[in-house]
Order: sequence, then structure tokens, then C-alpha cells
Amino acid sequence: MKSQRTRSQERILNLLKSLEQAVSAQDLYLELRNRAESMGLATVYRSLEALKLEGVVQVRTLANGESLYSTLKADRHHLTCLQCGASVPIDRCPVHDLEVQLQQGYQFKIYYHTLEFFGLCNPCQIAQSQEA
Amino acid sequence: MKSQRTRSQERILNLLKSLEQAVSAQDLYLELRNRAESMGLATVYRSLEALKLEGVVQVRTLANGESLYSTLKADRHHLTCLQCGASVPIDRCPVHDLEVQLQQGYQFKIYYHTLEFFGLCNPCQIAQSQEA
DNA sequence: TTTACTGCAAAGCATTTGCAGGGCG
DNA sequence: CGCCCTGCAAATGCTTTGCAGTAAA
Repeated sequence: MKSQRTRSQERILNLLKSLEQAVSAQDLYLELRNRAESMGLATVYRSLEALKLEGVVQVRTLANGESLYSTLKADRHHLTCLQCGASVPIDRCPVHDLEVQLQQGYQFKIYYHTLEFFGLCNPCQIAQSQEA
Repeated sequence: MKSQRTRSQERILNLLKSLEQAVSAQDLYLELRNRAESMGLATVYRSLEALKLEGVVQVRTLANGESLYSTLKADRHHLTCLQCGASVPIDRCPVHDLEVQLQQGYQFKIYYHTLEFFGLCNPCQIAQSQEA
């Protein structure tokens, strides 16, 4: 059967639920410390790993290798600038229908998906065109 | 204006063009070494960074922090197992139309997008259900 | 000559792992 | 009493950076 959640996992999950945005493991670690619910960084990672496998927490890994965690909310995707790293959320997501089909076709149990667009934001386009 | 490509950048780009799959920087480093076109690992990274900003090479960063590079090919997206890491390509991509709209609406110059589904592959679903 | 590219080695960071102490059942 | 959870610190692995030598313009 499914294993129970540990106390740490519960705290992490509650914190994530109370947050608007996706945050890094390090952010969670610091935030818990502020709230006098300190736990070791390794435990934060281990808890996130468990919640991830359980399918209640989703992960988005940035180009710099840092991972951002959040609860499964409505589809939320991004437009990311390759140069300055600016990341702006977009609203439309045309993928939901496809997800249902894939789930059957590939015998995958899909928890969530990520969709991200990469390019240059307006300021960086301008900066690039002004280079020598 | 645009800066010229260096010799190293050309070699990296040519190699990427000749490969079917997306590969890591370390893979490229080893492959170049095999081909007697050795270059320092740092140069591999610096070249990839330049090609990335130029928009001719795209990056997909895995959950473990490793980045896979490839030339801009037809939309190619994945279904990834959270547990074992298995990653199977899918064919359909319903996002292209949206990309055009976003490009205008957000004043972003979009080079490419990534779309990835996360969940459990069939073997891992079974393994999980058999846990104590 | 002047500038930019390259290699090497050291440093940086997020994440993972080994191990011993501690809590819970 | 025994097992799992934790914390700490060390280790890992990818990527970045400083610096000095080198090639190109």
C-alpha cells in the first residue's frame, strides 16, 4: 500500500499550499527556519522527492539547474528569456486535451506537464542589437 | 551587429547537426575527443552558451540538473517518468499556433519551446503498487 | 600589436548520500 | 525493542570563472 506521510512531508506540503509561487528547496528551507519549523536541508529534499513521486507536488527545473517546486495548480506556464533569465507567466494552455490521449496511448500515468517558451525579451533584443 | 562564430562554435554546431538526439555538454566533449577535435570542457560550455543565445541551439534541462543540447529540429517533446527517469518522445504538438500569438502579445522573440509530461511509466506504476 | 578565444585548474552551487542519534510505534 | 525519520557534514556532479598562454585580425 501507499506509505504514510511523515511530519516533515506534511509541513512542506502545507507550506507549498500556502504559497502563490513555485519555490526552490533552499527557499523552503529558509522559510521554514523563519517560521521556527526548522528542518535539515536534506530532509527538505527528501520530503520533496517523496511528494513528487506521490504526484502532489510538481517540479520545474531551470536552466541553471535549480528546481522550483509547487503544488499542482491550474496549468501555469512561462516565457523565459535566454539572456537575462526573466520569466513571465502566460495564461493559455492548449495541451490539456492531448494529455488525456497520451495517458492512454503510452500507458503513462500523467501527473502534470510543463510548457515553456524560450527566446529573448524585448529589452534583451534591443541590447543585443546594440552590441558592437 | 551579430558577432561571428568562432571555430569552436562551428565545430560544436556541426557535431550537433550530425546527431539525432539531444546530448549533454559532457557527451559533446567526449565525442569531440574521439574525433580528434578535442577542446576544453569550458570551451564546450562557452560555445553552447553562445549558440543558445543566437537561437540556433536549444536546451532542455533535466531534473538532475544536467542540460541536453540540440539543434532546433521539429517539435520534439517527452513523457518522463518521475521515478525511473525513463523519457519517451511523443509526436503531436498542439502548441505551434499559440507560439505565434505569444510572440506578438508579449513582445518576446521566441526561438523554441519545451513541452514535457511527467508521471509514472507503466513498470513504475506496477512497482509502486507492489510496495509493502 | 591588440583583441578575443582557449585550456587548465580551481571554485561555485544545488543536490545527494553516509552515518549516527533520536523519535515513534 | 526495532525501524524509520532526521540532521549534519562530506561527497558528488554539472557548470562557471580566473588567469595566463595563444591564435587571429
